[in-house]
Amino acid sequence: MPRPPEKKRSNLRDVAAHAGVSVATVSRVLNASGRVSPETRARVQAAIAELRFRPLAAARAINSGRSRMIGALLPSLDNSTYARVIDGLEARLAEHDLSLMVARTGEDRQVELARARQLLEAGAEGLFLAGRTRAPALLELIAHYRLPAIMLAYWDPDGPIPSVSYDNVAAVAAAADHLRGLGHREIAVIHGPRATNDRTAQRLETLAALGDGLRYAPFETELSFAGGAAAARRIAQARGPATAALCFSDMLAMGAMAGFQSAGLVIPRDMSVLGIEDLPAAAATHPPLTSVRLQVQRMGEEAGEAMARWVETGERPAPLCLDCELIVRASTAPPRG
Amino acid sequence: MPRPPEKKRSNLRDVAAHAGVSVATVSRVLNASGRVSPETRARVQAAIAELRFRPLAAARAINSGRSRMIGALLPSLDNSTYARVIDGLEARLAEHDLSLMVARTGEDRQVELARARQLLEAGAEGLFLAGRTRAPALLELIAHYRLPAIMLAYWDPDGPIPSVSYDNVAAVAAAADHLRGLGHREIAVIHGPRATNDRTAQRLETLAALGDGLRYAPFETELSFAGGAAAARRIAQARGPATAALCFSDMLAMGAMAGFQSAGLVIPRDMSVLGIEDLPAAAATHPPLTSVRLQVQRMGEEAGEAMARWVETGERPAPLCLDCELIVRASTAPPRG
DNA sequence: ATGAAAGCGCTAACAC
DNA sequence: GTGTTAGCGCTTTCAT
Repeated sequence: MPRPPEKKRSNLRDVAAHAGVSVATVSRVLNASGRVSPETRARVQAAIAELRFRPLAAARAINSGRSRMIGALLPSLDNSTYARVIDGLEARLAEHDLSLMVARTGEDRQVELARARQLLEAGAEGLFLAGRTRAPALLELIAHYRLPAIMLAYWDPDGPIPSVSYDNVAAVAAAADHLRGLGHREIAVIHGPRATNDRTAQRLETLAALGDGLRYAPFETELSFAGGAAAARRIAQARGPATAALCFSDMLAMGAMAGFQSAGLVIPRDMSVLGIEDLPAAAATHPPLTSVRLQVQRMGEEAGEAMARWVETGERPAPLCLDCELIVRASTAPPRG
Repeated sequence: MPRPPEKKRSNLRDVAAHAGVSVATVSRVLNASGRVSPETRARVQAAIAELRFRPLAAARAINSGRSRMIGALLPSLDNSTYARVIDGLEARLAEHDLSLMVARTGEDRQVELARARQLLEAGAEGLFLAGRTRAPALLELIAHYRLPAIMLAYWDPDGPIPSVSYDNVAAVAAAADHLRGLGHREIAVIHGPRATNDRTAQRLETLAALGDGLRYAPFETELSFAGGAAAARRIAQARGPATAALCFSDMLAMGAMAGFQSAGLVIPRDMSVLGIEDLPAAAATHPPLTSVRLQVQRMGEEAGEAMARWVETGERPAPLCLDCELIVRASTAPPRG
C-alpha cells in the first residue's frame, strides 16, 4: 500500500533561500538572538509562514545541548494522587516551555531503572522520582551525569536527591493525634502494599513509633477505592475492637466508607473513618470525610518550578517540605460507649 | 555560585577511540545493524560500559528522522478517566520503545493548538487528541505534515482523523434503555460542562433524539465527584419528578450518590443512580453502582498500539470502535409507587 | 568485517 | 546587519 509522498519538511536552508538571506539570519529571527533589521525579519517570517517551517527539535537540541524535556517516573498513572501530581508538574513545566514525558514504574525499582534509561535516551534533561527507594544503578547514573532529579512524595532533606514533598510523618501523626483526641484507642489502619512502597512503610513505622498508647491493627489491601472497601468489609466481619479506621489515602477512605456502610455500619457512629490527602471529593462524601490535607497538586507545581529553575540556571533547588493540615469533617467522632 | 564541572558525556568518537575501532563500527553494534565480529563487538561493548556511553537521542533523531516520541493532548490529567487513558497509552507505547509526552488543554481549542505546536516542536511524531472539536489551524497542521493523529473518546469513523474510541451514543442509549425498562419516566441527567465538551454535547443530543418517551432534565455541573454531589443536592432540594439520575461519568455518579444520601434519600429506593464508565470502584460503592462499561484503559492501549504501528510502518490505522456493556448492580431499581 | 567520509538541520563563532 | 563556516553526535553509504 504505497502512501502518497508527504511534502518534504522544509528546513533552515529552504527558508533562507526563499527569503534571500543566510541561514544564520533565519536562525537569528528564530531565536530572537542578535540584531536583525525589521525588513529582513519580516521577509524571513513571511518565508517561515509560507513554507510552514518548524524547526526540528532534535537539531536544536544537538547544538544547544538542551532538549527541553523532563521525565517523570511514577508508580502508576491510573491513580488519583499521581494524576494530580502530573497535572501540577505539567502546568508549571509548560510555563517554562518544557515538556513532560511520563513513565510508569509499578513501584518496581528495576522497571524504574529501565524506564529512566529510556527517558534519558529519549533526551530527558531531568527526572522526577517518587519515593526514596531506587535501584543503586539509577542513583549512580544520576550522580555520574549530575542529572537534575527531584524526589516526590517522600520528605528526606538529607538524601542525595532533593525532595519536594509533603510530610508523611507529620500527616500520619496528625491523623493519629486526632483519633486519640476523640478517645479512640483501637485503630484499624487501611493501607496499600507495604513491601514495595516506601511511603507506606514510613507511615506504618511512624505509627509504630508514636508510643501514644493506641493500638494499630494494619489491614493491607490494594491501593484503590475497591481495596479500601474490601478492607472495610474484612474489618467489619472480624468484629474486632477497632472503633476507627485510619486510611492512608482518601481513595482508600472513600472505599472504606462504602465498605463499612455495605456492612451495615453507620459512620461515624459505629466507625470513624479518616483519610489522608484531602481530595476535592472529600468534602462531598457521605458523610464528609475527615482527612489530612496533603498539598499534592502544589507539590507537583513546586517540583515543576524547581526543576525548571534547575535546568535553566544549573542551581540545585533547596529541598521543600509542604505542610499538612487536618481537615475535620463528619466522618470522625468519639467512639460509642 | 560556580558548580563543579560535570563529567563530559562521552560520545561515539570516544567509544571508538577507546575500543580501537571506527565510529561506524560502534554505530553498528549499537544498532545491531551490519555484521560485526564477536570479538570486536565485545571490545566495543566493554568500551561503552566503561565510558558509560549513552547515545544522544537528538543526534539519532536528526539522522533517522525519528524522535520516538508521541504527544497526548488531554483536557485534564487530574481526572480519573484520562488518567486511565494515559495509563493505557503509556503501557503500549513503552512496549514499542516510544515515549509519551502529555499536555493539558483544559478543553480549550486554542490552548490545544498552542500545546500541540509545542509538542511538535519538541519533536512529537504523532498526536493523541480528545474529542472531535479542533482549532482549524491544528487540523490543517496535521493534514499538511501528514501527521499521525488519533482521536480518542469520540467515535467518528468519517472524520479526517481516525478514531479509536468507545461509543458514547451506544453508551447513553444503553443507559436510557435500562432506566426505561425499569419503568422510569422522569430522568435527571447529571453532566459536565456542555459548551466546551463535545462528548458531553453528543451524549445530550443523543438523549434528546431518542424519542423514547422519557423526559430528561439536564443538570450541568463540574465534572467531578464534588460536582456530582452538588447536582444531586440541587435535584433533591428541587423535589422534582425525577426518579432516576443518569450520570455521564462514574465520578459524577459516585458524587451524586453521596449527594442524594446526604439529602436523606435511599438509593435505589428513592432514587436510582446510573453511571457511565464502570470504574473499578463502581463495584465497591454503597450500593454498588449500575454503570455502562466503557473500555477506557483498553482505548488507551489500542490507541497506543495503533499509533506505534502508524509511526513504524506509515500505515494509517483503521478506526476502532469499542463496544460498551451495561453492568447492572444495585443502584438502580424500579421507581417507587 | 571494518573504516573513511558525507551529511542530517541547526547554532554560534567570527568575519565583513 | 548579515553572511560564512565549523561543528554538534550520530547514521549510512561506499570503499576496502
